[in-house]
Formats: sequence, structure tokens, C-alpha cells
Amino acid sequence: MTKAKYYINFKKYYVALDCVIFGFTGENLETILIKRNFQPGLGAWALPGGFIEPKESLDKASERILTTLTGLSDIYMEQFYTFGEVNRDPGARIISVGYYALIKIDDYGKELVSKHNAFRRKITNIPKLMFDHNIIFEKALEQLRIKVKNRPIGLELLPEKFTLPQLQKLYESIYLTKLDKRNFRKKILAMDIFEKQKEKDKESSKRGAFFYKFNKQEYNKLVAKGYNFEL
Amino acid sequence: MTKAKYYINFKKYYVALDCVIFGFTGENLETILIKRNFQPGLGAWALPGGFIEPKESLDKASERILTTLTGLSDIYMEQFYTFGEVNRDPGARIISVGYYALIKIDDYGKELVSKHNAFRRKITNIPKLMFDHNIIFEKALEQLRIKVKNRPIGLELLPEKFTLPQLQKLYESIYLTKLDKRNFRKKILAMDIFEKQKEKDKESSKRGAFFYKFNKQEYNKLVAKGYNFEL
DNA sequence: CCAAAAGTGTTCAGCTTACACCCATGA
DNA sequence: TCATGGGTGTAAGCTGAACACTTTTGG
Repeated sequence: MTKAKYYINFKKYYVALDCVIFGFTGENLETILIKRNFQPGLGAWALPGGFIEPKESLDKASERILTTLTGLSDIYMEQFYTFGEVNRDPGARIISVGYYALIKIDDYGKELVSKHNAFRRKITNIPKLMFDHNIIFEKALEQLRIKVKNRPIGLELLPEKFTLPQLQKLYESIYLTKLDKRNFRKKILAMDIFEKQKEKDKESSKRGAFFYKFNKQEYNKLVAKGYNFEL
Repeated sequence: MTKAKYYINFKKYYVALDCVIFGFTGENLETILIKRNFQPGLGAWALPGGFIEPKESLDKASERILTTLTGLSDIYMEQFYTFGEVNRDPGARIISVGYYALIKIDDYGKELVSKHNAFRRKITNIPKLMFDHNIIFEKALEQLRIKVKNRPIGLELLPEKFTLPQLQKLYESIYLTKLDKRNFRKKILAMDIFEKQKEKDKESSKRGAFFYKFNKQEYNKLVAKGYNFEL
């Protein structure tokens, strides 16, 4: 005997999931938007999203949607809020769970752009989006900014080896501020969780900047001892 | 013509809402649990909750559930996470949106306890709960602790007039730590958003402690100037 | 008069902030 | 050789943490 009978007095609803995908170009924080070539919202800009399947958890649904769109797996993601205004979608009552994701934008397959009609946009230049997607986007950015202060998740946006100028630009483009170079480096290096490499990145300057790697083992050890990452 | 036709390929689900209600006794942080006298989960401890109605937003549903249970209105509440594991409720696929609420426990009608079979429990003494409700509770507490650091929402747990020893005990019972009395007072009073009253509370000591009031206007003014509450 | 809780300041260490010049290299 | 971005140190001010005694008053 199932317990489902206890619920028959209640209504069911569509449950969707919208993803705010953040990537870092080296200069700017960007997100991926869909120019919809299907209904509803044909022709409008929208966040990538989809519906929950009967046999998948919310996290799995988010993974599926992200992998389908980007071709990447093991994407860092975080559920941040659920949107349930009655008429947020004028066509039907749809409750939508918001996730944000952080990707290494170099790995993002460009061929998928044409396939899904997906485009990258700077976070400072987001167009009018379908339904309440502008609100969803803003909430995602707000939550990202909070989280990035206390966890080293910003690194999910960078390749394994990165330079300190890159890292600084990353934080500057998340918070849309300028940071002091000396103070930033001092703080980062004092954490003792970044390892200087022997090689330099010669892409962005003649002199070249040393690569660093994030030492996750060391970080986890420190966390176990009560350490709190803070930027 | 409705747009609903675009969604007919997708499944619908029950959407529920669970509330973690926090109250402060003067000594301890407590929450309200239901000893279920109905199915499913008859006899089990559970968080108060309910289902979303077709014509109400998530926030409205939370308000309804909180008001029905406590008899209070204008309750401070905050959505904190949505739980969607496939078998979290073994009887049916139910996606549940988690809210936490902060109430002034003095105002909480005791007659409602018997009506809803609701009981207060210290947060340090939570029994085994139905389904994934222990996980929901823990997440609520975690989010409360984060929020309370940066917003003066702890005051929602106290009456309009409160003493500094009360306020200190409040934070101690949220974080389950001891705080230094002098440092705590210094910090609080330096904020300039608490107004000393002429009257004293003689309840908890012979000498009596001065009442204070939170000056919300002043706080809002400071916030507009970029001020950030931080404890 | 005494028990019990309220109230009060100072010092030290460590962190944050502001700030300017030399270095390495490819073109 | 010069333009460009990479890399470095210090001083001043502020903030957080540690710490003990006096006051009030009802019983």
C-alpha cells in the first residue's frame, strides 16, 4: 500500500530549474543566455533551464541541464533560491528552482552555441529576459558574491594553473571594483594554500607572471582545523 | 490561447513547504515540532508544513502555514533551500521548499499547542524527525547562523524592549558559545542603533538591567549610506 | 549583609589600508 | 630603449580579544 493516497487532495505543479552559468574570460565575468528558438518565449532571451524528470533529484537535473548545454561534467554548482510567484510564467503555474554554476570558460564548447542558440554576455550587460529571469539572475549574482567571499569557489572559474594578476582580475570582475595589488597578493599568499609554479604565463605580458596552483589538500586540512577562507 | 500546451510533455509534482520556526525563551533557542496525529508519518515528529495552494506564492503559503500554527501575523521569515531528492517522502514525489521563521515566543499562543499537537524543543535536543526533516532543520540553522551575523534579524526573536544581557544570551544560544560581556556591549553600543530606555527590567536580577530598543529608522538610514551590520 | 547579576576601560597584538618604485622582456 | 605589466615593503590606524573589579538591591 502506498502513502500517495494521503496527498490526493493537493494539486501538483510543473517544477522547472533555471541555471545561471558564470564564466570568466580573463577580463570579465560573463553568463550564458539562450536566444530562444522555441516556444514559449520564442525570440526572447532567457536563462538556460529545463524541467525536473520524475526519477532525478534537483541536483541531478541541474547536472543534466548543464552538461547538455556545455558538454562539461563535474561542474561546480549551487542551488540558491526557488521562485514560485503564481504568474511568473503566464502560461502555467511553474515553480522554478534556481542554480548557479561556475565553469572554466576555455573548456566550454563553442559548437554548442549554435546548437542551443546560447551566447555569452557580460554580467554588466544583461538584456531584458523572459518572465522573471532578470530577478533570478540578480539573486544568483548576489548569492555568488556572498559565497565567493568565504569559500575558494572562485577558482572554479579559472584553469588549474593561473597567475595572481588573473586571480585578482577575477575578484575584481565579480565585485566590479578595483583592488590594491600589493594587499591582494599579501592576503592570498598568507593563506598558504597557493603553490607557486616554476613556469610563467607569457600570454599577457612580456615579463610573464608566475603560475600558481590551488592546493586543495592543504586547504581541506586547514578547514578541518577550523580555518575559514576569507577574502 | 494559453501557453500551457507547451508543457504537456512534462510531469507535475506535489510541492510542499516546511517551516523551521525559531523562538528564544530567554535562555535557549527553541524550535516548534509537530507530533503527528495524522497520516502520513502518524506518531512521528516532524516540522510544521503544508502544501502550496494553486493561487498562492511560496511566501504566501509560508505565511499561511505560520499564521495557522502560531496565530501570529507579520512573522519574519526567509526561504533557505529546496529539497528534492526523489524518495525523500516514500509515499510520493514531493518537492519541499524550506523556510525558517523567527517569532517572539511570548506571543505564541499556547492553546495552539494542543490544537496542532505542537511542542517546543531546544535546538540542542531535536529528536529523530520524519523523512529528511532533520536535514532540513540543520540547513535552516546553518542559514540562520550565517544571516544573523550580517543582519539585525536576531531582534525578531526578542520583544520590542530588551536588555543587553538578554541580547547577549540570544546570540550565545544561536551560536552555542559564550561571549565576553564587555566586548559584546562595546560592539553593540558602538553601532548607534540601540536606544537606552529609562526603565529597567527587574525580572532577572535585583539590580535590574536597562531596557533598549532597536532604532529601525536609524538602521535603515545607515544602511542607505553603505553601513553593514556585523556581529 | 550577602548573593547575584549589571555595568564599566585599558592594553596588546594582529590586521587592514594606503601608498611608489624597480624589474624583466619583447617589440 | 621603451612601453607594458609583474613584483615587492612599510608605516599608521583600527579592530578584536583578553581580562577584574565595583555597583545595586532584594531577600
